[in-house]
Amino acid sequence: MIIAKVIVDVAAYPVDRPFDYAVPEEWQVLIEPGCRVKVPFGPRNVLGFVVELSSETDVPLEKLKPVAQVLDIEPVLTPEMLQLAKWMKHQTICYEIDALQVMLPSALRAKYEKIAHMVKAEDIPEELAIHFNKQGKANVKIFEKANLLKELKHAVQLGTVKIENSVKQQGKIKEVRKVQIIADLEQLKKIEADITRAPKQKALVQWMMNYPGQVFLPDEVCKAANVTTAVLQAVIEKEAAHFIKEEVYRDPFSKEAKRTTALQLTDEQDVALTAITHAMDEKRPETFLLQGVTGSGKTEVYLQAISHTLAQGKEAIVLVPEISLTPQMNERFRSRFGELVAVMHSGLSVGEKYDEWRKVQQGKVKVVVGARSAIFAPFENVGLFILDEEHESTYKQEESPRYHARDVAIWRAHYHNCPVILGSATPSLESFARAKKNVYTLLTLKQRALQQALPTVQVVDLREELKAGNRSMFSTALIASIRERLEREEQIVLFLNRRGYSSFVLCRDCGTVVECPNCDISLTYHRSNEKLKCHYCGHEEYTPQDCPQCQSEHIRFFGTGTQKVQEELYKLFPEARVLRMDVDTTGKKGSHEQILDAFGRGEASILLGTQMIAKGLDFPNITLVGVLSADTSLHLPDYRAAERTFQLMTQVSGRAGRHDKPGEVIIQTYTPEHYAIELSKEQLYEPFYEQEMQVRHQAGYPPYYYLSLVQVSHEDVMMAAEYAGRAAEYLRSNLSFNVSVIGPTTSSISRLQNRYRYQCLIKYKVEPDLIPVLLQLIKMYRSDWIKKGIQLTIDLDPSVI
DNA sequence: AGCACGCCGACT
DNA sequence: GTCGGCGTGCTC
Repeated sequence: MIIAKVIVDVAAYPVDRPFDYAVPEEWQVLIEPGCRVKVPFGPRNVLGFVVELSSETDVPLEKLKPVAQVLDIEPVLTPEMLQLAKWMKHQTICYEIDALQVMLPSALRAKYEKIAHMVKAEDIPEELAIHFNKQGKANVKIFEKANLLKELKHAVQLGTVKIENSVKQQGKIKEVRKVQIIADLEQLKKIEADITRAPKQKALVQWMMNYPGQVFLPDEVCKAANVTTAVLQAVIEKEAAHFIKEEVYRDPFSKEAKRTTALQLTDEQDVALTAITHAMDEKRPETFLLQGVTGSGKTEVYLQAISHTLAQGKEAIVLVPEISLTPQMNERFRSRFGELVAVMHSGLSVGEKYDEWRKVQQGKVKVVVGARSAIFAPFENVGLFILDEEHESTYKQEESPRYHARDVAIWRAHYHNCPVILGSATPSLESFARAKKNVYTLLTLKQRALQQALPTVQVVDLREELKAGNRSMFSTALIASIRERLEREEQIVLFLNRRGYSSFVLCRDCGTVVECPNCDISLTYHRSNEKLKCHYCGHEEYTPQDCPQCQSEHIRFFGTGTQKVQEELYKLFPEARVLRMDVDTTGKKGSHEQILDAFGRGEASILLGTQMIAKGLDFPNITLVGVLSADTSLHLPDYRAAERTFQLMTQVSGRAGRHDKPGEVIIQTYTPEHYAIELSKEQLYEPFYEQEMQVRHQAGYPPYYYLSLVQVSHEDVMMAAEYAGRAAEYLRSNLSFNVSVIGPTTSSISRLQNRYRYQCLIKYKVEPDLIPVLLQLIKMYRSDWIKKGIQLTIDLDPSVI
């Protein structure tokens, strides 16, 4: 007997293990590990993944149920993916089913429906009967809407209606109808000879005789043979040809990319490329950290490394942070590798994502360029993994499974014995520290590829501006520079560095930001009770009326919107055309591209935006970049605030003067002396690294310590607080004494979807018992707390606290 | 997570 | 007397 071990599509603790099913004879040829199956589970049918086939089972035969259906002709998950899912389950403490689901396009997820079937149509009351279709079926939802659920239940009890739990796949394979001419030429001749009174049909068959066995679109046939569809229809009825259905892919690319060839590498690029290709040739799963200043040509190194991989007959996976934001990057890959590239990002429709995924699965493409989840592209012979802008926090998924794409890349690289490239102008401290310890191999690009000078960066002290009586958000220097560019018809990018909901309190005279006395982290202003809170230790105080440092009254909380900036711009430069790019203007699909394209065509002289314009922009005419307030990201309640600011400033500066025209950058700030701003002026990464490492060391943060975050939520504040307290207590008494457990404190979003949220932060260097203790905590939660409405999540190595 | 089974209050 | 409230327990 063949037994299938199945992980069912139910995310719950007691069922997070394989269940055994008998495989009926009819499915035995089809079933394979990695296939999706429909199985009876309790009183319903659910989707599941076959993780193993076996001939044995411990389940008593009377309990064993049969697999209802195998849903895939080919497995949708490779053995590698099944193994990876188990690793992810332990690594991130998630349900195995979540790990499996995240690897597949959502089109392959199950759609559960309840379908009512008529059994005795004549005995069904009129009000119910009208909702059934010709086949005697109806979705139960319809009855729900019509408030007929009671009546339906009654009919079920009487046996006049039956309810079936149906499991369907969401995505459809797109098909087109084509005409296939029969292969038998003799038969064609015979048909041709038999036609006597229909000259058009005769002509068509004569045309067909030139192409026996070939496939055409109906339109092509009609045009080529100069006949109407009616004639074609008639000929098909005479069986000279037949209709077939053919799978097609929805094409997310609107235009063909112009082909380019490899560029001449600089010496530095060549050294980097050689190191990478050596690792490939020797099949070493080595991780490279490619650190290169903005404009140093990291992408060209990627492209040539990929060419090397392709030459070896292997595939490459390239991750970029949210690709839809960088159509230019997308274009670079397609122009080099053409049809061999698939893209995977959130801007595609469910169907498009599914099609791109199938191109990978069927081996139609060799390169995938995509956002985080593209790391699961089901290639079977990968030769290279690339994470561009490796420091980006979007590589960490914020819901279950809370995986980091970098970790998955490294795991897969070991599976395939191939290298990983982590690329960035400003690597995360974690990665750079690993490179220093030789865990990763450091490759550096210090020079810009086209030998352009780095843009000149001017830091404007907004405190001075205020003293001089300038209360607007534009300094005199910035206004002058903008005017200059407008006159020269060059382009300007203005960057409003605003993020999240939290705002901090800042003195506009001395630049002091109110910080927590215990944590060296800025306090967050809470409008509801006019208090300042620390999200790390729970410290709380009233918002001061004047600056604690200089007693100035010019102290207030910060936060400016792009819309306001745009209005100000119009007042100052009525003639300038301004394009705004933020969440409000990029809601619709493809609007990013539209805005960027318009800017690229020179339809506006100023591009104003938030984070999203920081990367990928590469237009020759941009000669001025202005940062309106560097402070906004500097004083976020996050231990990475300085790192993020340095990264952002460096990246933004990199937008100016990438081509032959020299670039200028103006950074406005109330704290020009801060090292993150100081050092970003000349992209001095290593000095920044050294200084920030000291700060982290003193404060006990990564990369010196590891972090784990336990979050507890409940609809009731008291409950959330109490159980967060219990969790903290449990952790403190079970983890070793040199592990610090901070909290419980309120989360930075203290109420989310009507649930109050508390959290405990665990800081540790080595703690072999961490996972077992956390699992024990989860067990307590799952067996007891969950019934009281508590929700508990654990994030190992959180990216946002 | 769902869904059924099962045991106690307000109704035709 | 029944309908239906949601507590408990299981799912190969």
